[in-house]
Amino acid sequence: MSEQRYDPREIEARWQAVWADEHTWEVSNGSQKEGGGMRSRPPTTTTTMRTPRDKAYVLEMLPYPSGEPHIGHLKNYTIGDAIAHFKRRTGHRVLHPMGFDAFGLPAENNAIKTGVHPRAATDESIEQFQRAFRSWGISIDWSRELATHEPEYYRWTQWIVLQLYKRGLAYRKESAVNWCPHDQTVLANEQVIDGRCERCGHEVELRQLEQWFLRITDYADRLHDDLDTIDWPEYVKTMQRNWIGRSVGAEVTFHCAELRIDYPVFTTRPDTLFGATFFVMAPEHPDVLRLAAGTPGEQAVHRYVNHTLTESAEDRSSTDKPKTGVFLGRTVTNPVTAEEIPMYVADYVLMEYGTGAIMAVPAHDERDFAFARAYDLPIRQVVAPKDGSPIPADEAYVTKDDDAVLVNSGEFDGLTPKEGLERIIAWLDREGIGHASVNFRLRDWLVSRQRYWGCPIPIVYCDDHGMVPVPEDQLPVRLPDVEDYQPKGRSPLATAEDWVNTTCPECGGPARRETDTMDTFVDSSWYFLRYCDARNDDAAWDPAVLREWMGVDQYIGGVEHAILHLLYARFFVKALADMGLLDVQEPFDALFTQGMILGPDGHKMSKSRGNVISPSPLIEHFGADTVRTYILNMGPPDQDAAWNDNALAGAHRLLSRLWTLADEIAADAGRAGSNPSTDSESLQQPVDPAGDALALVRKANWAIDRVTSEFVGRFGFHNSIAAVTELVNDLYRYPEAEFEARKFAVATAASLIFPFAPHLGAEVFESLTGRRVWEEPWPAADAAMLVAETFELVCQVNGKVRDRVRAPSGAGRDELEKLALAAPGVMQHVDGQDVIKVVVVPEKLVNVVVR
RNA sequence: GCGGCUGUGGUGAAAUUGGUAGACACGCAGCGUUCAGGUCGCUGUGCUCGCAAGGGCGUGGGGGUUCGAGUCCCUUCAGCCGCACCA
Repeated sequence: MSEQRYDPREIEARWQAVWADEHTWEVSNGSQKEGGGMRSRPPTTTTTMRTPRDKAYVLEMLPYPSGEPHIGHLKNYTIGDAIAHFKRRTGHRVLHPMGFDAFGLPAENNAIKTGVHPRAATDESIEQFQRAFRSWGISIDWSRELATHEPEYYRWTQWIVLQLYKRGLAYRKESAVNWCPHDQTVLANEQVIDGRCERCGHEVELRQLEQWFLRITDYADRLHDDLDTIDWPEYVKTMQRNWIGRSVGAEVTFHCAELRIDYPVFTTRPDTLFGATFFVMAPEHPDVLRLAAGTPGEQAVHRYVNHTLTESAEDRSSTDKPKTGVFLGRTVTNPVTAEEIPMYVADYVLMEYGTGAIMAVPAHDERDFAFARAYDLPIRQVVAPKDGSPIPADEAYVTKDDDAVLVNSGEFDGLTPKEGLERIIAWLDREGIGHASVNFRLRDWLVSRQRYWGCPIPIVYCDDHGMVPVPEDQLPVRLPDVEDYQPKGRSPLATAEDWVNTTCPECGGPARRETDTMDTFVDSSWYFLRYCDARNDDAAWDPAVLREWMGVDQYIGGVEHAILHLLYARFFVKALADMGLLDVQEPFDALFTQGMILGPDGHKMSKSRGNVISPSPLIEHFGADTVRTYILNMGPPDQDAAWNDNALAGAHRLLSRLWTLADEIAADAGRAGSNPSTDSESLQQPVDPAGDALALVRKANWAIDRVTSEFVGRFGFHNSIAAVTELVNDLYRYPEAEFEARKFAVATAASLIFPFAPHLGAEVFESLTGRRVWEEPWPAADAAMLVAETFELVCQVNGKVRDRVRAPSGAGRDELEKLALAAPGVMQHVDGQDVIKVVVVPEKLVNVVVR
């Protein structure tokens, strides 16, 4: 037994230095742009260089640099790194870059508290992240590093926004927007959770403000439909579909004869039009007060509207709240029945969806039913079960099924709801009072923020020329320094007078700069494009280079971005594709969402709970390989899992045992006079092994098969590690096996563990073969070694296992049946009963059915 | 309420197409090594009856299909996540 011990500190430092010095993980932009200032590896043989290889773009969501990285980052990058290594060793040119999402509120809030410039705090944090990533051994192409707060980056963020502006996809508009009184800024719809700011938790207010929007709604249909083309977790797609909220139906015009005004409404149930017995408008509808003017109920309408507008979004949107509303004193005409139906204002109708007004069909809509009950309005049934059974009296009958038919609907009686819907839409079309229509819940993306630490919006305002985009050759509009970051309801940039006052690009006259900055989600909506051509100073990217790398083959990140970032990035890609700037329709072909690491107590880690596990002391003590291996061994990586120090020690034990095996083999080789570290032959499987050696070689091939299947499958790396563990356990079980077989098995274990524990994998593989494991092709299982000459035949009687016997592989059905019937356990349980049937599954089992 | 997902030992979990339930790890118990151990190695470990050999029961509950069900179907319960007056 050797006196040496596994010393991750020394091993990891050595390999990290090799990878940094040799720029091992850097990849060039291939044929399109040779060189181009890119550091590239010294040319090897030209023949291999010319061989075209498939590309693989493996990407983890870029981190927001705040303080030190946490354990969740380590998990994210460990998963991505394993995939990147596997792709490299299976013949791909792998793009695996890293950058930083550097603008954002936390750095700015910190600046308000401490006076430290957000740039200083951010840059310091970025350095900590860079150090951490190197100490974790993540195989990153650092030559493409970017940070969104650098002018070299945000210059192009501004350029993209100007392209959107040119095409009418970026616009400025006054509207009721979400305002967070704590963060003193507006928020996108996506950033409001249950009426509260997703950052600070304060209740948001609605304010009428002029703001910048991106026209994401133009892409609602494509964002919805193209989800079918990408390999994402189903639940993420569902969340996006729900958020986009596509509803198919019709727009129907209701006419108010008294005031001669048309009111279109959106409905998903035009088939129930004959049952529309009243009409409801949202309190914010601009015509509400005008309609009520001069009616007896005018004062009541005023009171109701004022009351609703002061109510918080949270209170108003509670579903179990009783329905309230007020009669507007007017009527509209139901276009199919020609009846005059009363108009109401009620807060259950939302101004921001559809047209802000609805036709109410109380018999077949729960909300309308509740309202009709409360205000004693007529309820007319227009859909009935086909079999003539009555509908429930105390709830709305909501069905579109084929076992129902329209009633009380004139010429449409007897049709199913589906047929009725089509026929009524056709009729509305002919009459010119309606048409088929699709509605979306998705709103345009509000991107302006009244905050300092963000990308300036490249627009100036001129008295004569109005809104003028900054010419592209004057980009970037640099973020100026300011004295006071404190938000005061307008952007802190407004205080930078020298910066704000500028000249109009059109006329040279005095003009003022836009002082709002952009939502940081704009920055991160295109960073994956910039990685492809990160050092390009002439353009955001060369489309030819994008053609080479996009789309991202595997994206890895947290679920928290299921809607925001992932939807915005998809929108950007589609808009840029429409401009001819890139060729793909989707940014991320496959998505993997990792689960959270919970504290040892099973709760989400938080300072207040005191259950935070910090990576750096663990790395210090156990080494990066151990922590990485443990994190992947915790369970399926898409699942949440609680931290467990004992299990971490278990991962360390595995690596330590593997290292010890390699150390022993090196010692054995020394005794035998062959020095393995100068043997630079590729790893060879021993020829015709027997006995223990054969068992080891078989196990090694089984492990290859098992580990590989997880990479092409569901990324269940805990199973991969379990397979390597079994191989290592067997090496301890057969200590007397022939030297070549042991060496092969240990080197295979090292090769297979490399994507998870790269330093140890490289160390052990090199000590046994003299070769660099990352330059070796991924091992292929020898099919001949995956089957043994005999197998354990499971013998069942009536489905219960009664015996197991050895049977030769490839044995025929008759032979297996004979073996099973002769097995003592089977004979005992058959015991004279009639054998009705014998089921034989070759290579597996025999089931004897008796009565 | 609607939509999605998940229920397997003391714990995290595994189980190609329906074919040996519990691989691997943690924990626990025992043995050995060690001056010592938060070390290393080995053995055992679903529950239950039994000294043992050997039975019986077991994948949230109930039912079904099948020679055979953790896996498929129906039903029910529990938990997690998302959406939540979206017409």
